[in-house]
Amino acid sequence: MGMTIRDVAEASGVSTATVSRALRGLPNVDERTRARVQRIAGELDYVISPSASRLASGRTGSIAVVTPYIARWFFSTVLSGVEGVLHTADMDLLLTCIGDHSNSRQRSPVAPRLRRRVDGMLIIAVPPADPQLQDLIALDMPTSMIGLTTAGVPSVTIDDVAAARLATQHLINLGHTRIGTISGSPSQTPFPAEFDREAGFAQAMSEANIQVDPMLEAYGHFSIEGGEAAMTALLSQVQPPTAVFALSDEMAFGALRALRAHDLRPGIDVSVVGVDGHDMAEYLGLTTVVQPVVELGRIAAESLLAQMREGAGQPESTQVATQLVVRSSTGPVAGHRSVPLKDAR
Amino acid sequence: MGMTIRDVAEASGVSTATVSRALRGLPNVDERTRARVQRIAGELDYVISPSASRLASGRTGSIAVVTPYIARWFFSTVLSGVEGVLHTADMDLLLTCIGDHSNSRQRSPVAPRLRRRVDGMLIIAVPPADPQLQDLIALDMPTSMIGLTTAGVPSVTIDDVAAARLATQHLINLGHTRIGTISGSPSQTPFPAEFDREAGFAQAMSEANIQVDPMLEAYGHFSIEGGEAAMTALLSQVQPPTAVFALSDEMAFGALRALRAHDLRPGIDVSVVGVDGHDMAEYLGLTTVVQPVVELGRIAAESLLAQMREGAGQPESTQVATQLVVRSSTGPVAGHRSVPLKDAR
DNA sequence: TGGCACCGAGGAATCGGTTCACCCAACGGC
DNA sequence: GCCGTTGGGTGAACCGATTCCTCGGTGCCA
Repeated sequence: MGMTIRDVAEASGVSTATVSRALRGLPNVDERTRARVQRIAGELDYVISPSASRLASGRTGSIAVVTPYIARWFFSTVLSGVEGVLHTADMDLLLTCIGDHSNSRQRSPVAPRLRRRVDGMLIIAVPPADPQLQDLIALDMPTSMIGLTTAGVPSVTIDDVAAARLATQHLINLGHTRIGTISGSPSQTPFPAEFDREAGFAQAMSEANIQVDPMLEAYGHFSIEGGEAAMTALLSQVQPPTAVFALSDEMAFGALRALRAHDLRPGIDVSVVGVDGHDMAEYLGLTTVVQPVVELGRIAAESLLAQMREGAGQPESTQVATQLVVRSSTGPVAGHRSVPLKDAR
Repeated sequence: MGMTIRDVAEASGVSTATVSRALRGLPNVDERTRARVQRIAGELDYVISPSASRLASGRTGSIAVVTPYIARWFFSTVLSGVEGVLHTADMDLLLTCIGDHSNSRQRSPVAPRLRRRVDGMLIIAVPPADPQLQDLIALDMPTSMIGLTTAGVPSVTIDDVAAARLATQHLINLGHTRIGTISGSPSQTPFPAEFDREAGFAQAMSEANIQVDPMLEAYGHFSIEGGEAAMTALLSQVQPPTAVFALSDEMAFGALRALRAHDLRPGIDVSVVGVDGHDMAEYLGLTTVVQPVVELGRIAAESLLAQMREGAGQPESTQVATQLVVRSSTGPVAGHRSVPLKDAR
């Protein structure tokens, strides 16, 4: 059944060492010999045994992807970018879900499971406060992070401060001054980018000399339902906002729904802008700052592979450009002429 | 650096054979000895080398998940169910994307990459006509399929015929008789469930003695845009349908959008029903037949593990129940009193 | 023409567990 | 008191590559 390298060696009249070299494209093999070995290996339907190869070489040829969620849009989209790169690089992709904080105690911790098992890992947007994160970093293997930065570990992200500024400035340019925000939650483990996006908002506001009204801060817990509740709360204010900046598209979706429930028209009665570039944003007409999510995964994977090839030369981090995409959910404040200048980018 | 089983053996004064048995919970080890070995292994921070273990035992302890898409809702959701089970079973999950037909030639074929590398595989809704599918099955290893059936291979699906009937009957009960369909495409590689869902629709119609009007069949290619175009085409008919059955939720989303563009109200002017139970269906108020997608993955994974444990005993296939969830996108035909009888299930 | 570098190739140690065949001591039954 | 059984444990032969070291031969340069 299982052909071994020895069978191939005997059949081609060379040693196993030569077969190994020939099949892996290493030098010091006559091209005629190589061709013959390859042909015979093919005829014998020989496939190399990864286990043996790994044991002997010490390399596993696989990369772990660690993520808090699998089915959520951002994560699965990043994952698809990663998979493409690893596939062409002929690397195995070991998928591990770290689980979110709440149910993580039922799950066995992932760090120990990864030791001696993979050559490197990609960590997708794990909340910085997750206790498992430290254990992962302590494994001290080639790593690249996505949507998350940690000192000393290369990462690929967007400039979240800039993205939030872009979104906010867009609202300001449309003449809005009473601008509400829907962010995660004051107490809970923050989403990695939460802090930066809040900072970007604050920057844009202060640059435009607009006072931030603490009454216009609502918490949406990065979910549709949360966003809806937050927007509902904002609308019940004595002086409701004319525009809202949601820290994520999903919360913005919830906000749109709340508007509809109140018979308010997005982009006319109240403007809503998000950040992310969620798949459904176009469908829902949501103005948002899109980040190239597939690209994020792709770049991180490439960078990890490079890091593994060239040794831990440069732990450099990459920031990818974002883009404001204006749709129907934002519009000029009532009685204002829009000044569509700074929107481009 | 790397502790080996030998180090542990010496430190605990037993043989490597005993350490191996002790650490893996095998019998024929004194409980006191086992405890000591475990303690010492812990102190030495010993982790077993999977490569060596695999080579020696012949088992890889990993399962491949083969899927045509990663980022699409159905696939990533199934995947999350699968991951949960494999995680608790302490199995490695090797993710491989087969790619869809169009760009699959750029990707290296997946079947050869899986040989000798995994103990079993899970195949998610690969189109039956995909040429790679045969190669995968030919690998002849423990396999379980999700959303796809093939003779001789255990699978987990919903009853697509019944699901489509459920959806169609719902429309019929609401008094609709001019019912359009949005299906995939007549020529292209069909989505696995496409045929069955069409059959279910036809059944329900003939059971109700309603003639199917071939003019009311449109093709939406299982995408939002496709669904939108299809609905637009249907609306341009001389006698447009009063209700539409979309073979997937995503196409139904597109249909809803087309309605909005024509200033028609879903559920009032035109009813739309889908199948899938997509995440966004609730948000969009889409009536749909939901399938428990996470559960699908979970069951398939469990069944695969059982199959591997008990040998290829029974290649039994499972069908999971679906449920009609009525929302605002469907309503009685103008001038009809609804008869909400057969809707329950 | 002698020496040297290099190419193609083989031998064999090694990677780190698993498991089979065996062994010894203690124990129970008759 | 003897023998068969059983529980705990050992030794060593694998598993199937990789890779270091060695070696003969050839071509090139001095």
